[in-house]
Amino acid sequence: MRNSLVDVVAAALRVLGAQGLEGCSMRRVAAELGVQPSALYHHVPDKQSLLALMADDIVAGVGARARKRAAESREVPGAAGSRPAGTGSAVTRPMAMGPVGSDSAEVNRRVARCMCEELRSTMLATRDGADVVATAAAFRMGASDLEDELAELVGRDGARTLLIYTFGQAQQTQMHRQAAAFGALLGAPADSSGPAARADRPDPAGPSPTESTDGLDEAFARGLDVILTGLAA
Amino acid sequence: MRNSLVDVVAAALRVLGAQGLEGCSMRRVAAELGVQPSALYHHVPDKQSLLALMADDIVAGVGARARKRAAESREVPGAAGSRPAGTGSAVTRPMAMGPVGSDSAEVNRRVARCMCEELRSTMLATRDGADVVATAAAFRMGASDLEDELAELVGRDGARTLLIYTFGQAQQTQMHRQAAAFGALLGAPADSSGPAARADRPDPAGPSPTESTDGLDEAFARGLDVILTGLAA
DNA sequence: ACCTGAACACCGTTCAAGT
DNA sequence: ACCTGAACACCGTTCAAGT
Repeated sequence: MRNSLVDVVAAALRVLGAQGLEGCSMRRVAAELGVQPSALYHHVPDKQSLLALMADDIVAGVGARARKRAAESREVPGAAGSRPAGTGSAVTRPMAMGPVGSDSAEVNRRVARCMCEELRSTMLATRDGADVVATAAAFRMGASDLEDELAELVGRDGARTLLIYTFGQAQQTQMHRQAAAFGALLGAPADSSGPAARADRPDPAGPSPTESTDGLDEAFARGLDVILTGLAA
Repeated sequence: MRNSLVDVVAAALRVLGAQGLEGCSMRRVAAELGVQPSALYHHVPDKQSLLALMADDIVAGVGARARKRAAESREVPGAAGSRPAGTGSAVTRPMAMGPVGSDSAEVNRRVARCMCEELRSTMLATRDGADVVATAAAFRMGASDLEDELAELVGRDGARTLLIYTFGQAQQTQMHRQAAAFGALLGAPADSSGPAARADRPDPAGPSPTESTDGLDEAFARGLDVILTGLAA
């Protein structure tokens, strides 16, 4: 056997990283594999299915990483047990041991926050990742593992609201940064938050388009706060 | 002169309604106008620009309708002045005259709620409208009239959060309903909220895919509530 | 100003046929 | 099981040329 499904998905992810979603055609994925385009249809029924598999791959491990991060941040304040990130329901009722006055619902919201942050930064880490994941996720909204995990923490409505916001904000961030990167290639200022003061800024090897002075990370944090505050009421 | 830009946009919207976003190609729009594809490039630089113009057309009037609706709903409780929907800043500081205990911030949040509801139902009213508008809007996030109006009511962060949620939830609703409609054509149940009880439901001329038993409208209302509650804190 | 005709460089998908 | 070769029915966009 020459290629398996995982080879196809891996090749597709390589093309995505190199050419972006627009350049991620079936023909290019086939070329990456050194194979005729028609060969792909032995592994996958159509392009949409391939994109869904790519999305699954991109998003894999978000839950586990978020749980770990949440557990670590809980060690800092005052709790005792280190507790290696359990396999699932261990997190359903995490011990209420944060600062004084925190109940289990508040802890759950903190974990939910970690999951959204981890999801967003994971999507942002691969080129056009937010688009790929959001489209595939929207297709089976109400049937994803991540939504179920979030639902146990903040309820169904909370989970849906958080996910919709996280996907949308990530898509926006990625689109904005790719536009900025494109503009930077042309030597254009691309920012212009005000119609004044734009003279000689040499742009001395400024931050990469993946990690930003655009304030979108902070804006995401504030939006998350709004939603989590609303859920606490 | 044979066709103007508005003719092109109108034709494109007709094709969108008839064939959906997928079928809305430059070639089909040209055919709708009885013209060669290349002729379109005299009115529009590329397809993306045409889609942006279509989005503007779809979303036009949302602000005015929302203001009118908000004014009407304010008459019911106890306020006096009918005040025909002003042209702009008249709504910036609406009189605080709702039920007892309401301040101007609460009234502003109510108006913001109307705007999001109006925006959503407007997008849902045209085939694939949510996709068209959301994509175009994401492109100039931070530069749309609607965002500015919302920002005056609930602040910049509130406006962005509300818009991202409204776009995303509308896209999801529209995708879900189109899938349901497609499934219905095949005679499939398409719902299956649980793995039990699915015997003989004759589906007696059920609601159109535009107006729904799927609970997505109510889910939107609840998500909006969460965000607005968070903004009130 | 508005349009035609023809072309360029692509798409996703299908299908008989090979090994 | 995995792949080739060839085709089908499309795309968005460009460009000289017409009126």
